[in-house]
Amino acid sequence: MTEQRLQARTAPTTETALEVLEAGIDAERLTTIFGRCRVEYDGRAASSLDWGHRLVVLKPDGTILVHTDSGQKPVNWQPPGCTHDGHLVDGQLHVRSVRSTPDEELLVVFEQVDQISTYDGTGESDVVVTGTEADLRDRILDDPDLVEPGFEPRATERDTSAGAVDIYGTDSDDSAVAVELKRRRVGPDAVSQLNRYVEALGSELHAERTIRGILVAPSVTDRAQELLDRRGLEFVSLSPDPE
Amino acid sequence: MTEQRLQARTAPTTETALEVLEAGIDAERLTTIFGRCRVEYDGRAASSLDWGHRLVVLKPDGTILVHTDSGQKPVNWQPPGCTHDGHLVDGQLHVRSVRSTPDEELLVVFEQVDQISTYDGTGESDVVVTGTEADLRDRILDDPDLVEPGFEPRATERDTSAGAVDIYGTDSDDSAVAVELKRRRVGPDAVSQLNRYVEALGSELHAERTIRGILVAPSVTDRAQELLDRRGLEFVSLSPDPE
DNA sequence: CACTCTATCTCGGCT
DNA sequence: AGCCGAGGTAGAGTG
Repeated sequence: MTEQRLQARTAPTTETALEVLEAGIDAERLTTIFGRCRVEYDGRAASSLDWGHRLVVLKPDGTILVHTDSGQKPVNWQPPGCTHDGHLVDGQLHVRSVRSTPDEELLVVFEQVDQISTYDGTGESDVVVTGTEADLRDRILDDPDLVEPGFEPRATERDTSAGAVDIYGTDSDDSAVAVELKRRRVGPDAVSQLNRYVEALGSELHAERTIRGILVAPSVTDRAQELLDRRGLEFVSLSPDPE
Repeated sequence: MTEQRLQARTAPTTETALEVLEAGIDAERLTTIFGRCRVEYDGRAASSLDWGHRLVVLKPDGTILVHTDSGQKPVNWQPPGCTHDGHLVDGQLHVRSVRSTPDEELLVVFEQVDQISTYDGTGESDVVVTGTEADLRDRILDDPDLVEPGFEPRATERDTSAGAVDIYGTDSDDSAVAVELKRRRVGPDAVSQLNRYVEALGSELHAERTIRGILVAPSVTDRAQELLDRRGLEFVSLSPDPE
């Protein structure tokens, strides 16, 4: 039998839809189903979705997505690692996706299947992203003066009891400096994060040693700035990309 | 012309694919394209994705998703509110999606289209989710003793200079209590969040008044527990769903 | 629009 | 498997 890259049936009987679905699951193909369905989910949370015309996507890695005609996020889903299977119940196509740890189950009941397609997609795909926190870190390691003149990075991801400091180093007075990096404008959470690291360093280094905390990000919100001031922490404006 | 719920072409010419795409965009239909494509993105970050066989989904609200055969998240996307359009360039189908604030652009170049389908999906869909933080809050408001005997909620989302406290109330000694709710097991970030609220209340209420902070969640990590101890904050184990 | 916070967050890295 | 933090987080709510 010839393996076509794409197999599709428009307005199939439920029996045909089930055949195509099972063949797609067996052959580890990317599968889409257009149809009128309802969805039940139970797991970390629980949800119920009433009848409607939607797009369901099944992936060979065990992902299932239920998309309506709006929103970037699927209205219901199951993450990679799930087991998919289809059944006919009262003439309706049931698509079930289950996993354990945690126990989760998603059931899609199709009243009507308008189209089912299976596709031999490309596996590995290496998307190259720039403008990340790693780019910001590399920018600083290349030119530490961007933080402040005399700053000398000593370690990245330096461990403390509160977690890893993005960049740990010293200033021109040889004081310890903890630098927390954010690729975009930050709110209070980032300040708290930096503060946890500075506190942890304070109880782990020699007590008399000064520890400075510097938040490096393109900008901060007002509330984050207040929190920086209150904590005696500093802010340096810097973006991942040289502008 | 009859409006079919589903329109599809398998192995179309690029010209036909463009026609179907433009008709789908015009008619605000959910559109899927299977084909071999590459993707360029530039906006908040930037990325490049090499050639591969993928599924592209366009929604009438301006969302576009590029899915490979693995992963729950699209490998590239554009959020709702974008403007889509298609063009033929050197015989290849280009699908472009742009928006402003922030300026972002996504370009999908198809070397080959294996199938294009447009679908009249259902608009509004009211998914009912349970097991959320709101359920946990309601559980406590129904029976405040779940936090501790004598706890009396006074306000939800009570504003402070550091943000809104999930539940603000008093204990049996009439001390102020700030309760932070989490629907699942929490790490250090939730403790810092609670701590910010407790500190803010400390500087906003009468200075001599005791302010307790209680984190309510199913469980906490070791590091979060250490942080709770260090900050003098408390933890009460409770789930959104009565088990 | 910006800010804040939740989420069945997802994802990757590390232990 | 759990913990931790990044993310083009998305999405909701509010000012």
